[in-house]
Amino acid sequence: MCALTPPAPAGSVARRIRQKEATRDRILDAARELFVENGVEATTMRAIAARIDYTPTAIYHHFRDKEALIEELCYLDFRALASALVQIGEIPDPLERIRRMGLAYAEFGFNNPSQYKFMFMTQSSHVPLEKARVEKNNPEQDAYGFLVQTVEEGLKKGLFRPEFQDEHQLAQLLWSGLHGLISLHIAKADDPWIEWSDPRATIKLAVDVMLRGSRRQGP
Amino acid sequence: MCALTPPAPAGSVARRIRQKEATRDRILDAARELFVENGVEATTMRAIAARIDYTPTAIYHHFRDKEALIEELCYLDFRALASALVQIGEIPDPLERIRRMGLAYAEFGFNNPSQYKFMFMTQSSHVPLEKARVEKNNPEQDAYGFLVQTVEEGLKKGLFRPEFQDEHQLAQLLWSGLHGLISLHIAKADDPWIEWSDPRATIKLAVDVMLRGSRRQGP
DNA sequence: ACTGCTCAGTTGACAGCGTTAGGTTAACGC
DNA sequence: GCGTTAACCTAACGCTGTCAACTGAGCAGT
Repeated sequence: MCALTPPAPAGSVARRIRQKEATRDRILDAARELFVENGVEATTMRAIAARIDYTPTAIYHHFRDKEALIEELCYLDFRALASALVQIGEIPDPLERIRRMGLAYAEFGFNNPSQYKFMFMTQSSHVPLEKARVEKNNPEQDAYGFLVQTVEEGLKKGLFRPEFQDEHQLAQLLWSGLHGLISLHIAKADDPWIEWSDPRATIKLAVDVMLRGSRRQGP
Repeated sequence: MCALTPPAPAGSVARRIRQKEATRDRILDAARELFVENGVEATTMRAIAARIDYTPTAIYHHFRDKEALIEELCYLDFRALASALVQIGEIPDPLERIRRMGLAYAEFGFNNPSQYKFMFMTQSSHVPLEKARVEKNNPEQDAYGFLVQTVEEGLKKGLFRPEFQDEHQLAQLLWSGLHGLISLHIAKADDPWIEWSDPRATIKLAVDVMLRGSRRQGP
């Protein structure tokens, strides 16, 4: 099979496919840039198309609609986040692993505010965002599942206080503690009403506070 | 001065003003209903006008634009939140007061998801949301200021661990811990990806976790 | 070499959006 | 009555996301 079709069997048809994927990627790149620059809502299909010298309708040959385009970018970002987290998966102590995951997660949020916003700060509308694409419980793709697994490991080892029984509940508690800070900072960083402290310093404190408040005996 | 203009001096002009405010209130009511029903973005000026049998342009005699209309509703909700929180301001122990404030805050969020969303989950765009209307540091109007004051009181009494020095930082930490849970639940409650625990139970745990993790000696 | 098909991309349009210039009309002070 | 004010309407503007219909290049089969 391999031998029969050595390097480039269907030379021309393969090139057509490659070219189609190339323009698809150009659309994604342009959309990402504009989303980051101006926000998702303020970015129009016409603007995306203009940036790569196409007509707006050309985008519809690659994506069903604007939402599908956004979803594709989300999917890519979910994978990026998960693979960033899985890299620190080697640490044996679950608590320390959670601590490091928290810091990496926050770093991702602060460095990619636009992606973070449409990953976690907008309704996943009708179609559940991840269901279709990300493989659940595969740590390489499902960051939330990875956190739940780590929490579960800590629960089994008896590292947490007795009132914590459900790994999902504790995972959600830890996750949302960080999410609150990240999302508030993204949404309200420019608001002079609140005198924002350095968010990365606050994140470090928050991770420690939550771990100290949830683990069994406090040093 | 008062004597010269007894009960209703400009009887007719007063009625005109009253009528104008009445339609203004009808616009606000209709807008709030539609925002809650369908979300802010999906609600059009035309739909708001239709609900009270006006043309869309009539709204522009009462509000500069759609954003000003949203802002007005936000302002009203900020006051409602603050006055809900200030009612529990009598509790002498700052830590217990923070605990109760947290629960009341979360309750407000769960009960008013639509308002919560455009109070805390969207960019305050150009005009800083509260600056113009809410009186800073008046607990009746400024819920954040009220929290900062309470935290400051706790700091002065030495109730918190030594690494906490800045009342703003600690207030932001506590606030965002709850905000994360509330906002995630509002944005992603329908997402089957995550098996959500009962949010109110998780909130209770989260408040305790954060207080236990930040106060001086843990019982 | 001709025919016919596929399909990435374009043209031109649609309905709906927020918003506005200008007109109408009722109620006001004089 | 008269002129003024202002709440409300009519008609339109430019913009959006989206789509039906078309174009034209490159492919397969004969």
